[in-house]
Amino acid sequence: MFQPDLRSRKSIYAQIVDKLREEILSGVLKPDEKLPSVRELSRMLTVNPNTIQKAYRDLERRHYVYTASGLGTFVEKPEARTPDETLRAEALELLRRGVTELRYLGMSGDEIKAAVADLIEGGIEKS
Amino acid sequence: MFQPDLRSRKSIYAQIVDKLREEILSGVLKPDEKLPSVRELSRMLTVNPNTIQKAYRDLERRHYVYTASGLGTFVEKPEARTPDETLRAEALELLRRGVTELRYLGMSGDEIKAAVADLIEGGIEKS
Amino acid sequence: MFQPDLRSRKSIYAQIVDKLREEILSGVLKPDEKLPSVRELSRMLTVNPNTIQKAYRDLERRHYVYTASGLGTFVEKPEARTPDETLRAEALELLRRGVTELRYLGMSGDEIKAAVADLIEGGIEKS
Amino acid sequence: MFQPDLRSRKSIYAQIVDKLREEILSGVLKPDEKLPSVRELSRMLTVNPNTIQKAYRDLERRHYVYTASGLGTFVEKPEARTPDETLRAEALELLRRGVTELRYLGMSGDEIKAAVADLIEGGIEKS
DNA sequence: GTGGTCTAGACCACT
DNA sequence: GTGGTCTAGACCACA
Repeated sequence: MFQPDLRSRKSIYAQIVDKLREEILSGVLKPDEKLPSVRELSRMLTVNPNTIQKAYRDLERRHYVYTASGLGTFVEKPEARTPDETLRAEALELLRRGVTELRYLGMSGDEIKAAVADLIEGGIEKS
Repeated sequence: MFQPDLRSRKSIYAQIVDKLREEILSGVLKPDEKLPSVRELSRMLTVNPNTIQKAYRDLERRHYVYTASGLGTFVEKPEARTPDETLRAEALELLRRGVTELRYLGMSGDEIKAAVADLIEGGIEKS
Repeated sequence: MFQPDLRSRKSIYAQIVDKLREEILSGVLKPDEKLPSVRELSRMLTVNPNTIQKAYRDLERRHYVYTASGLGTFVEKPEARTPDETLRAEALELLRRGVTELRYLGMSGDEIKAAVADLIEGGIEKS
Repeated sequence: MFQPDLRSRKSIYAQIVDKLREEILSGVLKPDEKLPSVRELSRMLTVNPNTIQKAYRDLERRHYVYTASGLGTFVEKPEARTPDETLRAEALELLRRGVTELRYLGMSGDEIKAAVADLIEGGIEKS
């Protein structure tokens, strides 16, 4: 069961967005599947409804989900999703910062490559 | 001439931290070289001294610079970096987030490895 | 009611850090308990909010509290403390300085050991 | 050869005071022995003469040394030294803070005692 | 001159 | 409401 981390510097709504995005992209949530209602998810995560609302709106804006008034929020079809070049650039930036930091901390190029290989082979744990 | 972007979502002090970090890692700023004083850089960037100080303190925490009160702020010698598990964990976390993000955006493990290899080879030869 | 001493050589934020540290260690403040908000404590102590925030940030760095932006600042759970070599080294350094100082002031090894034993037994039973 | 640590949060003059105080108390410097002149020590430590001056003045104020105008600065006789109850209290405070920090970091009372014993038996290295 | 601390405000994003 | 960031001052100890 997913629980947003209050200690994280990432805002709660962003954590929820990322979590749902992952589940959609990885196929855990299928197209046209219904997401929990705002209130429901609010209770499940013990998070303010406004925060859930904001997360859903963000996902809608990026075409990961669509909202049918009075019915709920549903997973969008993959075709509708915007390519999100921004996200890719941001992810590469994370990678770049991580690599330079580790080099600065004295880790060799090979060690870093090994660490990355571990991350890739180990699959994706923890969101 | 570097100028922080006030419109950026990245905070000014973070921009300054990143800029100086790059210059230290790339060798533009050499060990024991004096950084501009807080007030001086404040004038150069037309940014409040407190903001500069915040940036310097952050760099100090990560052992990029050291501070001699009354004398100035200086680039730390690479040898002086003690292995710092906290910082290593932070850097690995960046890597982890970048890798999982890229995977979810559809990049293959091999493509990610290649990207990392690029960063390592193309990047800073000797930190 | 705690009031920072403006005349003290110890800075205000350091006094606040020490005061809150004592209360957390002694159990007056319990894990996950909410600390006063920055503004609230600022009013209570008639101290500038920035000064309070500086204190809170210092406590956060040492894992005494955690911060949930928009929610408040909370006492960290003891279990959440990851072993932090940097902090351990800092604490051992305090010990070392105290011991050498006392030796030079003429205190014998056994007297110092007794003083430490007192601190341990008399002090906080369970952190 | 003693070298003040610019990275230290302790001011340079205070480091010099402490070093000389140690050497006087431990008998490395004997009563009536001449200390290096301000200029000489300034060159030896590559430190601003004003800083040395300030250190000597501080030692004089506390009767660790005396100044003979035109002749130099000399080690005071032990009887003249003030008992310095303040210093003892400060040292005990360092001990107290170190112990509470280490307890908070999860070290047991016995481990702390062992660490202190090590410090005592190991003699005094590093100022 | 240098950094360190502090006050008195302000605006922002998030809950 | 919350914390996070920033500006525009000020005073201090230290080199």
